[in-house]
Amino acid sequence: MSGTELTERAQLLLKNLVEHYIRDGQPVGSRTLSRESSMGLSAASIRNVMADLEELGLIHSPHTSAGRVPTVRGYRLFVDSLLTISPLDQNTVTHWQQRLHDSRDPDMLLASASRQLSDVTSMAGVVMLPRREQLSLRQVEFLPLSHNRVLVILVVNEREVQNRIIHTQRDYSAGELQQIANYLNQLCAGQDLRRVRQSLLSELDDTRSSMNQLMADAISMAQQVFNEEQFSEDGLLLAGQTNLMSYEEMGNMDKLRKLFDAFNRKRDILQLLDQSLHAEGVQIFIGEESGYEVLDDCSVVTSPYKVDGQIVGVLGVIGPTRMAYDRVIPIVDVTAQLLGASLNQMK
Amino acid sequence: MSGTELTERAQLLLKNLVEHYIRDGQPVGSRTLSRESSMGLSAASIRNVMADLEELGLIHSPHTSAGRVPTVRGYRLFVDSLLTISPLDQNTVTHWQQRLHDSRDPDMLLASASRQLSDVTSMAGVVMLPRREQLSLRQVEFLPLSHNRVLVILVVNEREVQNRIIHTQRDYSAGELQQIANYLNQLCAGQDLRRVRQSLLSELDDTRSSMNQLMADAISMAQQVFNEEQFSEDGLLLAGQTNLMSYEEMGNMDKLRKLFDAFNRKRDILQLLDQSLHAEGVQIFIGEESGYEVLDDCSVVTSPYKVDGQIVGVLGVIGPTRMAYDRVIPIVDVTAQLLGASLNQMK
DNA sequence: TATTAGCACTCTATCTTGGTGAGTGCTAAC
DNA sequence: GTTAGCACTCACCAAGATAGAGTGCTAATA
Repeated sequence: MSGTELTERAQLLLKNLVEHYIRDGQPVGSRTLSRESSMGLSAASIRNVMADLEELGLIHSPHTSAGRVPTVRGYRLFVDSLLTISPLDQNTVTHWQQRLHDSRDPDMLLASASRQLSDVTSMAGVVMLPRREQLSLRQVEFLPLSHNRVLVILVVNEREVQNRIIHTQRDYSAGELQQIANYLNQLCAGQDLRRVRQSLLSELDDTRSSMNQLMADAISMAQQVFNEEQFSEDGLLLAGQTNLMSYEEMGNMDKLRKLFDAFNRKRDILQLLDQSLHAEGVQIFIGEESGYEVLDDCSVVTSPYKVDGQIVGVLGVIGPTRMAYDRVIPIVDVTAQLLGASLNQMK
Repeated sequence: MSGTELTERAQLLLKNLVEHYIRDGQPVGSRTLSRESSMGLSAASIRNVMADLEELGLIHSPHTSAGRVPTVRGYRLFVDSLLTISPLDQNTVTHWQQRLHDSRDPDMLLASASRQLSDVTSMAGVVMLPRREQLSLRQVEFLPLSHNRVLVILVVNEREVQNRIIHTQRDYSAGELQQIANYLNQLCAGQDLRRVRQSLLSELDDTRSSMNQLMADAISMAQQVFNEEQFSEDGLLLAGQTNLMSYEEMGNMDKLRKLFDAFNRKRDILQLLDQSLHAEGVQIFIGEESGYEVLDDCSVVTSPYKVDGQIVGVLGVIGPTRMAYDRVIPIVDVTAQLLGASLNQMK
């Protein structure tokens, strides 16, 4: 063993060991590996190599006589340079495509994708919703409510609807609100949300000088409506969380609870996915790599998905560190592509 | 022991036993009860009474020498006629009221109620949304989309908005849709959904003879929109499910998973709550009584809540059979009242 | 007659013990 | 460089042994 370089043989051995461990979930001993790895090495030789791997922190023994288990670094090396990806059966892929394509609207489509990820992998599926910034405003409607409150209905991106209630200085009549809506629609329709905010700002200067009170009111209402924060609401779809309960490595109720709490909070998960938002292709976070304590025993496999060649969101899968990466990676990969394609067609 | 009648003393004993068990979670022995129950009876006498209670199926021994545990029937008797309800501290009640009242809109209010139930009881909180039937239609808007699809926006009950996409025979212009909307608003605005459907039916006859194609289209669209099924979507708010993971009685991962799956499906839970929809006051389902296998180890405490003196929904709490009924019952009770009051004020 | 003390008994939980098997590191032989 | 051999370690399991909690029954008691 010379320095930090890894011989061909050591790599092959690690590969075998990790594959074996992923299959069985049991620490892998030298004997088993000698018998079942078809490397034509005796158990003793394998033990020597294992000692090297252990010294490099790639594998580790739970206790003195228990075989070896990959460490996070071991998984990392495995995933980065040893993994052989199993190709996907074309039939199943078209079947998935079909299923996604049955969705009526984008919301349902995203939910389907999430569910499908979880169904196919038997882990938790996760889809970050398309960034709101990329959505273009189609129409605004105002409806008067009692007590200085106005219901605002926003139609974005052809078919998504959001609504919120804003509080105004005084009551407005239906007619006034209609005027305001017309004005704003004329001003902003068809623009994406970033441009909408810009338009509002520049328009503010113009109206301020023209002294048209109603228009000024309109601007201030719109600013309330398009306020950055409100658009950054959860925006995360989860499915199949309960799948995770079937893995023994999730047997610790305390950790499991913390994990589920994180799922409900969504914030941490969302932040993690955010990191993949500007990555090209599949990304993998193994165990502690994610930086979130609740995910210490999990791996997360993500991929961004595109609309119009532009990355708009991220999807992925969360499961135990010991997962079949060779299967999961292509699944996440093609699901991202299929989702992007379907979203494109729906536009 | 005479027949199925229970002596005063036996009842008192059962009460003590259940209270004790609820506190400690350990099977209660005659010795402990003699020491700590202040009934002034020796262990031996208590054993005699216990034998009677066991024969009546009110308590039961997990094994020969393990003390007694209440059966479902035992809990039932306890809850029905032995329970002494701890009164609620007025301060905390007003505090809860405050918290609920901070909600901006009804959706948020209902979510708060659910969360509050779970926070206060450390169990799962559940709120069935107000029945859609009770909501009155305020306004309908149509927006044309591409490909024979129309986006429908429904404003009900002053501030709730629903939207759906319907598929039409042909494309309609914005003007046509405006006409249709005006017509429907005139016809239906202010009515509750049941009446809306009636109006549509009777109007159908009138227009059929008048041969106005656009109005006929309007009716058929509206029937698509007000189609019964679509309104009966999930309509259930859950909170604090993960609280349940902290009880040892939920240690069985398999059962726990089934329970969480039921939470996600929502259907079973909703059906159960439905049973309380026409009950007056707090209702309790202990263990198997609910009739749903996943809830075998749980008890469900529910109460309907009212708007305008009219029951519109049900809320409650789901937790282990061994829960502090004396505390939970008043909590569910007043939360229902507070929620009703807040909803009333928001109308 | 109702209550209670006493006693033999039962059953679980826990600890100990020893055996087994899987796996290891090291060394010497190939 | 590879491998067979060997002593050693450690988790796992089953089989007693023990202690503690609780029971049912009976006979004595108030």
